[in-house]
Amino acid sequence: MSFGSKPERPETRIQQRNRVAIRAAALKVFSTFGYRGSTVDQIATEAGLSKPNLLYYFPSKEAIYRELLETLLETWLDPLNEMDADGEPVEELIGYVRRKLDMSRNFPRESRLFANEIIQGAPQIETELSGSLKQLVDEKCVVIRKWIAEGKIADVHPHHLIFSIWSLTQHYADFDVQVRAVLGKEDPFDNAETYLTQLFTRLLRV
Amino acid sequence: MSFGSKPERPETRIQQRNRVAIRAAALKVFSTFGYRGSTVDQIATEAGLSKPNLLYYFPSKEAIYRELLETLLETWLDPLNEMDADGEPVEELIGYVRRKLDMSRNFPRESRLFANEIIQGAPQIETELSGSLKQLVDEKCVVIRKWIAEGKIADVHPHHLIFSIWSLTQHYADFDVQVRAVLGKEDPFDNAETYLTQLFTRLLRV
DNA sequence: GTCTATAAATAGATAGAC
DNA sequence: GTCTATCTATTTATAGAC
Repeated sequence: MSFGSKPERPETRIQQRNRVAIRAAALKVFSTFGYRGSTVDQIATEAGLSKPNLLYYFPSKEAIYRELLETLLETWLDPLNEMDADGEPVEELIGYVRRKLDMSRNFPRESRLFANEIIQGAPQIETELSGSLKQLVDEKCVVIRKWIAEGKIADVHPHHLIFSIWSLTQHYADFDVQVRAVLGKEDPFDNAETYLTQLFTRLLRV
Repeated sequence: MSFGSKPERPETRIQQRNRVAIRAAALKVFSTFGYRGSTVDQIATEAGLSKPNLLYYFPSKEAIYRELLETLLETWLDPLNEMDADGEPVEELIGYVRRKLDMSRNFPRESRLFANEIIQGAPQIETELSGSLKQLVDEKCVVIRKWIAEGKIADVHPHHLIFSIWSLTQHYADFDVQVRAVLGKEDPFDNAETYLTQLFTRLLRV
């Protein structure tokens, strides 16, 4: 069945399935070995395809990586976006901490993908860091300063407050191996939320 | 001048200089690209040597990496080792935070070397993580629990307290690019120490 | 000790059959 | 769409001259 004369055909089911499989495989491999440490062959095998077959869907290794990174960047900033200037300040900030911790729990690979990229100097997302990311953070810092001025939360450095939320929550995804090695049998996330809630409550309450 | 008949000759000045240069170059390259993303050629060039010449000093790429990692592991745990069970608890813990932050400021490459290794699953130092590292941390957690029982600091989860010190301080080294991109002109370390001191004071005081 | 040359393996990407 | 075969470049490591 042909629908119209449009030259751009819609994706077949098999194409969709393969693209999804490739993205999932690429996330797994890139998040573990970083861009340079990963090979197209690894990704193809992980996706259940041959190397040339994978390259039928994506033009190059870099293309897969870039698409993955840019697609995930939006999702990654959602939790911060959701922080509401009109909500109850301490609740809003602790809610943000919770959402970030949930991301570490449910999407550790995505976290490690970004961690690898940034530790290695962020060659692919430098622009976004000092562009859209900085802009979003700066906006939220205005809100935090307002909360401080209104006496709703303690007087802390807004940017460093946000850095501390990032580092504390992402640590459980990025350094998962270390955390689990040190904890032994205890599950990290069993007590992380309680600890972080306690920490930010004590830090922020006036 | 020959001293005795010992077959193992001491290193010449030139050998010492080259070994030092190789270690420095390897630290720079490995900390930026991770083990798999780094090449011997890069390290050799950075050290001002040819590739075969570098391999005259070290048998393989892995040998350089392993030596580097194991040598630095001790140094890396010094700040925690120095924490004194008989000192004033809040001071001791905040002192530990300060020393870790100083490491991030003065040895960011070492921090990123470990970060890369651990994010990528710690294939080379798994044993140390659940061995000597876990042991040291567990010992210090006993001390922390004692301080809590004595009412000297607030009741917090000892392991997560240590994780939070690691993540908050190392973040400034590992995610340096992101931190600077977001802060703009402001130097991260200008306010990090004040912020972290404030954070841990509020968290720990009874 | 340091170099050139090179072996051997691997990696990214393409050609062309089916 | 997927495969085999292959090209080209890169990478680890070694051989052997100087």
